[in-house]
Amino acid sequence: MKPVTSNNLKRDIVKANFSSSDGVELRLEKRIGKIRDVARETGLSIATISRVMNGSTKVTEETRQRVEAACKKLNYFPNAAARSLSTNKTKTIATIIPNIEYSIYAKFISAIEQTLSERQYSLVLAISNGDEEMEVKEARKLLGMGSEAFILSGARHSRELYELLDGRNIPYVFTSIWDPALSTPMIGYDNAALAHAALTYLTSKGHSKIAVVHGPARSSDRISARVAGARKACDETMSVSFFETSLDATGGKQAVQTILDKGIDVTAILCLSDVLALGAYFGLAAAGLSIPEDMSVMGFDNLDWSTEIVPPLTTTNLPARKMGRSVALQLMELLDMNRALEPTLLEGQIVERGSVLDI
Amino acid sequence: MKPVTSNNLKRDIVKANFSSSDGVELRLEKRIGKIRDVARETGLSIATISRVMNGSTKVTEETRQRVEAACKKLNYFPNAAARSLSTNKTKTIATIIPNIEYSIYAKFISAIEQTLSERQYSLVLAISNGDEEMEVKEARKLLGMGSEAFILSGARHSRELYELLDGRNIPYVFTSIWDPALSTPMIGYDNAALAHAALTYLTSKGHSKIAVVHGPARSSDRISARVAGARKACDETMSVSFFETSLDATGGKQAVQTILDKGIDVTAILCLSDVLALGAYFGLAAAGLSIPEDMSVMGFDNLDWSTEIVPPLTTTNLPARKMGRSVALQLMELLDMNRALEPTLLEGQIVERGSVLDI
DNA sequence: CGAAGTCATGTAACCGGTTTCATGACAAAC
DNA sequence: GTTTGTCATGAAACCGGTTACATGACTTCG
Repeated sequence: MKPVTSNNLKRDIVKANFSSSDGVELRLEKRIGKIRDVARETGLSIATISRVMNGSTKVTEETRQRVEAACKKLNYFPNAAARSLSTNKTKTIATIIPNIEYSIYAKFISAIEQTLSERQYSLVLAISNGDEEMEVKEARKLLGMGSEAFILSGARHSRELYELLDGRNIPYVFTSIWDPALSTPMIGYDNAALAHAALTYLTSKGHSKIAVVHGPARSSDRISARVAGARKACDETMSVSFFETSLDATGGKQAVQTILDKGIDVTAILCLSDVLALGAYFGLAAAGLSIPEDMSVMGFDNLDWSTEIVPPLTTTNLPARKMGRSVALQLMELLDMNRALEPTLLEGQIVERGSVLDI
Repeated sequence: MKPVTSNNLKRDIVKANFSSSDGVELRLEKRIGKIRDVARETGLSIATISRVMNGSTKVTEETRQRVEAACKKLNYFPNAAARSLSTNKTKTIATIIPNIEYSIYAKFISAIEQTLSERQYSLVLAISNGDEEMEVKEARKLLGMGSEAFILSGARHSRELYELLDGRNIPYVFTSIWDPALSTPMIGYDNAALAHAALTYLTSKGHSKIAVVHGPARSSDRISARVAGARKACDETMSVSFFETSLDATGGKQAVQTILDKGIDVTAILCLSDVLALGAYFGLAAAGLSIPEDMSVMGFDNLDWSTEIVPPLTTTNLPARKMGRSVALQLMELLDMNRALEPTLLEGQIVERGSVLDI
């Protein structure tokens, strides 16, 4: 009545094709050791093998060695899916970022990955391009592959994403922002306050006619918070104008050209991202203007090259690495020991260098 | 005799802790729908539910809708581990890169991720810091979580890594390089040929006294290939000196300072990475020298800002995005349809802009 | 010397899906 | 009116681990 198929071998055989220049060379099938094989080889039960693989103490040293030898001999490696089906853990954390090419995100990601690795966690990465719909699609995919927690950028996300995550009870954290009004755990810095401080710094240096250059505010709450912060730092004695442009060197350069072409009277340009400042340097160089004599420039991010550029860029340091490390650590603690996430406000600071003139 | 534990509910309950500022707010347990629940809800068998979830055609339209409604109602989502245990597929591809902060890798990774996403594959990322031991450790972790294929940078890896991958019959690809002598599948560009072309280009512009600035050659075969290629382009009529430095703007700047301090007589500096060229611009600016009148500079990578810098940087375009897309595509074809990997040599090209003087 | 305790190991239930094969209803063909 | 075929659905084996509980050997102690 019950057809005992049990044609195990078929399943055990793995084939893969590799090719050389033109021909196709077939790797011969190779059986991958399973826990049963190790059990058979050693004459022990699979439970004991499992104990050895998981470092349980309830195993004789002699047994452990016998098992380890057999594992090596059979090339055994526990199957991830089986293990996580049993334990209900995947040790996988998902991160969705809008863009990886802005180097500030690269730093962040790099810190996350390295921290996760310390405890054998893996990072799955998705890029949303700042598009909410795309973000949900990616999240669905990442959930589908078993991500246990999500690291999100900013606090502006589609309702669908929250439903997805909340519905499955997946913990998530907002990063790169700080908003005490929100109840979702956050680990980041206060864009508004830092931008406010930057503008105030320029004021303290005697600048009152300032251009603020920033990336697309609609696409990101981090940018819009910076803009809002800078706006708040303005008073009626100052004349501050805002320029929205693309978030790259080209954008920064174009903004400067616009400012110059329109003859807007400013003594300083506050770029709300370092790449924009880089572009601004280029734009000013193209116009034959020198920094800071003819125009002061201030950045935001503190990217690596900002010390080296001539003149060295005065900017605001953002704790991207620290943030990555902190999110990763906290999420692992939550997953492993059920320790609550602690909203963390990281500090940024103005780094005074040579691109702002004291007038 | 057999204790029927079957305390399913315990396992079904998921708890997660979130916290607000100081208190600990416990999310109430929430049962996550399983395929059995959907079966019960609809009165169908789990097999049918599975068919619906996988888009099998052998289901009545009416049944499909009933199931879909139930899924929504129960918030059902197939369990990744269970599925991959059955199908022996994880739809996960691992990439190990030495560093993500060099923006050329960021481009590459970004292309990989976006391409994988098109077919619901996920990218797990690890960073080796150019360290072979670290790389093996990361690979072990990535394997342990079920990666089905590996994307590696360059061709220089530890024997242990190969044993690991070959032993489990996991396909892998070398990227960012091209070496016809190797039999491992490769998708990349010919660093040596491109560097050769770059130096030849400078020669064609009348330069015979040239400084070549490059990153740590020992740590990367991509860099050493470039150096070798540049070396090969030298002949006895020329005087070419090589400078090894750190792979960042600081390194480029320092190299220029060394060249200037030592009074080395060159008319052009070939930087084998654009970040180095950026540093070189800074170094020359600091010394009050102008490009290209006092010194020609050539880069390698064609990063975004290279069009905007003043003067625009003459460099070699590297097909990082195309490479990422191609690897991702080929690996998915291999995994899904067993289509053989096709070693692919992508073309780079010299981009003439304004940083090299024709003398 | 027997009872109780300790400890390494084994047995088997269980995780949540996929998939093969069986089944039975209904349609088409003869 | 059988026979044959088609097709949606169901039953159950299976994927490869983990782990609660059982077991039995060996200590320890009164």
